[in-house]
Amino acid sequence: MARIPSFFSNLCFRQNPKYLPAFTPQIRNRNLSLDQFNGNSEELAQHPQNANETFAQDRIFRLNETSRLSEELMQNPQNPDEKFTQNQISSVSEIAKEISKFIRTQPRWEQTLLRDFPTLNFADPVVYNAVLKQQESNVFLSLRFYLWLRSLGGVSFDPVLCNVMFSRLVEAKAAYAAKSFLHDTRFEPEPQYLELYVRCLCENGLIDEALGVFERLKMIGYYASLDTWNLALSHCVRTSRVDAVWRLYGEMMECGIVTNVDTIGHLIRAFCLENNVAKGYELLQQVLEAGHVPDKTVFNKLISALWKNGNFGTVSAVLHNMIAKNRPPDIYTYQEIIHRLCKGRMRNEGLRIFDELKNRGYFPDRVMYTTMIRGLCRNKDLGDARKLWFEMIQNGIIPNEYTYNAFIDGLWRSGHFDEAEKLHKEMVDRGYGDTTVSYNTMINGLCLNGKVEEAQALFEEMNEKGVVRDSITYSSLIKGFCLQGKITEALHFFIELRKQGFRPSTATLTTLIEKLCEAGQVKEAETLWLDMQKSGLEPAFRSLDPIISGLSKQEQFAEALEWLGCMINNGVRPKKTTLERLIEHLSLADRSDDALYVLGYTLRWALFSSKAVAIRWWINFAERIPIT
DNA sequence: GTAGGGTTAG
Repeated sequence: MARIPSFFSNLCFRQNPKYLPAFTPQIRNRNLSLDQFNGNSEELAQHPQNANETFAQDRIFRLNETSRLSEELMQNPQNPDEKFTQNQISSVSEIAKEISKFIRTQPRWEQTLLRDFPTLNFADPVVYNAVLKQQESNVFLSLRFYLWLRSLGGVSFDPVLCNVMFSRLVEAKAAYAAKSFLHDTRFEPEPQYLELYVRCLCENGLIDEALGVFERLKMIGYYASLDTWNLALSHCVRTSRVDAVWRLYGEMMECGIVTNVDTIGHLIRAFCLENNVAKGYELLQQVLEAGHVPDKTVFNKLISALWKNGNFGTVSAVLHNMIAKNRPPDIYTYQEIIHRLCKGRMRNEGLRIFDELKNRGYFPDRVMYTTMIRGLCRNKDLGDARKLWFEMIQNGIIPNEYTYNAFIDGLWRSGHFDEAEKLHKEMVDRGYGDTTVSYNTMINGLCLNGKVEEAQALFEEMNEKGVVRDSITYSSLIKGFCLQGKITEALHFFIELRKQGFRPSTATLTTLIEKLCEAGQVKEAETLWLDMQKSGLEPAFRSLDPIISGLSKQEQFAEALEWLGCMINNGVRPKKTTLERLIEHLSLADRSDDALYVLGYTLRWALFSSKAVAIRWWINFAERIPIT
């Protein structure tokens, strides 16, 4: 049996392998003669059990006609079209329509097509071209038909047809299918289709493949249009592939492509992505001086990057540039500014700008309201958050998943259980309840408020509803159980988190270690710390504080001092209380040498930071040290 | 003519 290309079988037969086409011996003899055809038709006439006899007869007549046309065509391959009258061509297209309808409506057409059209020569280019033409609206069906023909074996496809098939795939933006098609057929597409292929690959995020095709185009000496280069650059930027941006730009230069302001815009964005904001800003100045103004997105990204770097002065300069160059800041610009202000504890400033915008006649959209509500919630300013919530609804903006979660999170953080639960119910009713984030928000909120059992119930519900749990789901529960002092349960969920292949956050580890030490399970805490380090998770040296304190309490001084050394050697200062406790226990246990050693370190550090503090501690500790 | 922007832990 002819091999069916794997991706094709995946495409069509994944659900039911029995759909694989079965080939009858008849198929191998593809060029059926008219005699055979007539024989079949007679047979059909003699056995009228066919449910739709008239239809069958009619079809047989038309098949007969097409087959004859095909044969004529085979005999005159030089210029087939001229041999056909308009009438004959319309017959071919009619039979193609017939077949098209058949393969559209019969899911298992591969199995029955040859049986139902026994005398048709599918290998005839006129026939298959006509059928493929009928499939224009359904590129996958067309591909399926094409591959079915190939699977019959012996059918040779001309590059023209391959190009047609390939161009349809790339026009339908079916990047993966086009890629497999190219791999399977190994034909050399025409450069203009390769250019379309590049675009299609980029749009599907297959940047590396696109780079490969650019390479191929370069080898055959074909230059893609500036538009295509820019499109590729834009997708590289969107997918944060800065390396690809520079590679592409290098090739553009090599090919002598004349760039435009869009190209420069992408480069500025690339500079922002690699946190080389100064360079990005410099490039903006250059392009502005040359009299070109990039897209607003470029300005917005630059503002965002500058803000991240704390270059507020330059942010202001860019805003002024925007106004001067007739690209006034838009809703995205202001949203970015408010977002940054709210993130960076300048929430009052954020609210001021938000109000100012409204006063100047801007209508904040849902994203802006969400951002502001979230900022206010994080500021524990629930009154203003609630005010905005109702204002937004009054303005006709219906809260979505983001808005609900932001506000519900705020309600939980301020301990407004009832309102949080009520709003959550409303959100569920609106169909926003079944997402990981909405579950996480609720689980985290319940945990923060000591309702860890209810949180666990939601955790189970996620499984029932098929909502994916992520590391945040587990982290929230672990923290919840730790807050309740339920270390066994916390450890259970920690093990689950690891089993699922998630990396616990430093904070989760710190909490767990702290709680283990508090419960007197210092050994377990040590093991956990070491295990995490072994698996490359870099637990915080800060979380050694509770371990040292715990060991001091248990009078395991050698280990406590060893951990202390580890902390100091890694440049992390132990907490005051850790040192105090260690010195205290050391002196109580008559280990004055060690106590003095730790004290010496404490003082050296204390002197370094503040003389007054050092003296106070010296007096404090000196009193407790027994002089022998 | 269009897209771009915002959620949960720490």
